[in-house]
Amino acid sequence: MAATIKDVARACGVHVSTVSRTFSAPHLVNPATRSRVLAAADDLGYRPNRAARALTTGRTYNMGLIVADIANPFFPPLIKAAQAQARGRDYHVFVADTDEDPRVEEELIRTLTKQVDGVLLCSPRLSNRMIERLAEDVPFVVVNRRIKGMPAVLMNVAQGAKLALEHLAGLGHHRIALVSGPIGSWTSNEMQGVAAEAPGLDLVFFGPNQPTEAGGLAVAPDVAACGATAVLAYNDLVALGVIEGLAAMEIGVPDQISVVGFDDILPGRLNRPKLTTVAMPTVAAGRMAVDLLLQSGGEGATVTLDTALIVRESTGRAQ
Amino acid sequence: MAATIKDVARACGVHVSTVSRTFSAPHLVNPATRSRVLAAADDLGYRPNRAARALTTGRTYNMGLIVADIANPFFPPLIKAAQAQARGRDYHVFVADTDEDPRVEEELIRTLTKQVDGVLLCSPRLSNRMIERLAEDVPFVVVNRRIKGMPAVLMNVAQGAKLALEHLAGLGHHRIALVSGPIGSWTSNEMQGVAAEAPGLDLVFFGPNQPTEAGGLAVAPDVAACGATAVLAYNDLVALGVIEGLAAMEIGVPDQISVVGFDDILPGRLNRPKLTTVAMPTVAAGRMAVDLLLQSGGEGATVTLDTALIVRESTGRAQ
DNA sequence: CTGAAAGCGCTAACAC
DNA sequence: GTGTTAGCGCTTTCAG
Repeated sequence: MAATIKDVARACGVHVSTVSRTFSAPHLVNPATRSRVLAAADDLGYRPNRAARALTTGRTYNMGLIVADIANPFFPPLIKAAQAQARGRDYHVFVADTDEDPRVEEELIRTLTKQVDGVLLCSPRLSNRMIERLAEDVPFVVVNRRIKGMPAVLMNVAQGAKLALEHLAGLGHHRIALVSGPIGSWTSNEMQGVAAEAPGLDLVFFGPNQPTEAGGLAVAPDVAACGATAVLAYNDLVALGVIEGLAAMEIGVPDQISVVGFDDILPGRLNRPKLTTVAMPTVAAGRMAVDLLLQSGGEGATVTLDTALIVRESTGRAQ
Repeated sequence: MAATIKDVARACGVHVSTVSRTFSAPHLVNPATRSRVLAAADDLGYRPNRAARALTTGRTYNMGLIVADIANPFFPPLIKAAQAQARGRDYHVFVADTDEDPRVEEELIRTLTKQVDGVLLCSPRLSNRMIERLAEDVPFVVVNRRIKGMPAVLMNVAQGAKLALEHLAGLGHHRIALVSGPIGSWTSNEMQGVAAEAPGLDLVFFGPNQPTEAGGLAVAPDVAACGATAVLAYNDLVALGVIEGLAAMEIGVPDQISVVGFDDILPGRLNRPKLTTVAMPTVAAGRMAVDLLLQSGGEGATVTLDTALIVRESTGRAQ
């Protein structure tokens, strides 16, 4: 059914190698024959078989994209952007979800290795050592993780946290609750770094917490009890949970307590009050990760992308 | 670097075909040699090259999954489920986003064709004729679309709409606004079918609308003006937009007007009031689509999945 | 500029 | 039970 290079060769009376050249090195073939070949190919609906081609060239024109959880609203924009960028470079992308399980992640990478030219690892759960080991067999680009000598796309969480804190301070808030996420996560670490050197603010730390709405809901009472007039949450989901928990206690946002999230996911934009948040550059990160992977020379290049504070309705002047 | 079948063969002094058999037909090889081969393979970190294998067997163990918009919250759960199911069947999945553009969709399918054993088309934008044409080269399963003789996974929107209408009627609502989506969409058509034979309800139709929050926001004034006490929206995004538009006019939900959405996406669950909605079986659909594709015999099998009404806080008794 | 031949990694008859 | 041979679809020397 699907036409092969042979069919095309036969159809226009040339050798297969000429057909091959027409597609992979057009300048090496006589314009006249070239157009005959092209015509025949078009006529038969011929497309080179990329997998077969990869066998000899070593380039698959495929890449892997591994994320912890596709359904986490943080990832879809990144996946979409990466996939679009890849398509623009004539690449296809295998998308896989690890269910946050390191073993699944490892196995996935192993089975993908031969089939791709590289893998994008987003917020990987694997140990650095394991990643370095796997990297011997296939190039990686890691997102939101720093591994010596490995290309990485980082989001400037520290800068975002600083922006958020300044915004809050500017509104007259002094005592601010810092609602962190899971232990050891990139974002949590960065946030704490900033907190440590906060400009004369009174920061109250809460954590670790689940990085979900439930996590936020659960700490809301403690947050309310600690006397803070504002909270900076690990991510938007947590922020939304905090707001809901506060509402259950009849504490208004932003009238009584201001809340800032991280990520800028869709639910935050639809919420009422609309969430003030530090927008993560997920779209840029997806694009950049693809570019980093493709510019093979990029030995360990690290790109840090800026975040941006988006002020909406969940923050207001301190009472 | 990555070990090939030859390396393994050499390492344990057997012919490559024996190594090959050890992996693809273990029962045909002597247990003793088999374990020697396995040991050597394990030692070298050998994994069969799936692309090379596909060249002779014709099975790639890859599939394509094409959606209109990865970032639309309707799709991620489906993508996640499909990908997980595929992994369980030892398949990898190429995920691609068409940006709602039929031409991109067509080109994507064409370049994917040779590389996959089949393609899952979710809410495709292509014409039936084009899909049928492309299906000559690669098996398809379509989701939320009916094409004669083609395996399909359908979501029972009509049943869901009926459930929602009954729920509303039970709460004393008679005049109900039907806020539809784009013309010709599967869901819109199904909803209208049900509306046509509504059990003595006074249905007011609004449409077409953009299937987004903005779409809902835009019709909110008309909905308010028509005197309806309840609205059934095309999807959750539209429903959320309607609620927001109503709020801007100081019309409370559910106190003054009840709102029901479709899909059960995350933002609806986080909203206040939490959205009453018809849950679409996206997870089941993703799984089922994969199964349908793999049980090759499945000539045109069509599976219809039930929806479920989830009553939350955006509906209440009619005033 | 084009054809011939070898080979990528693997499987699949077919012998022995 | 295992080796031999041919070949999947394509690229890439190497001749001519």
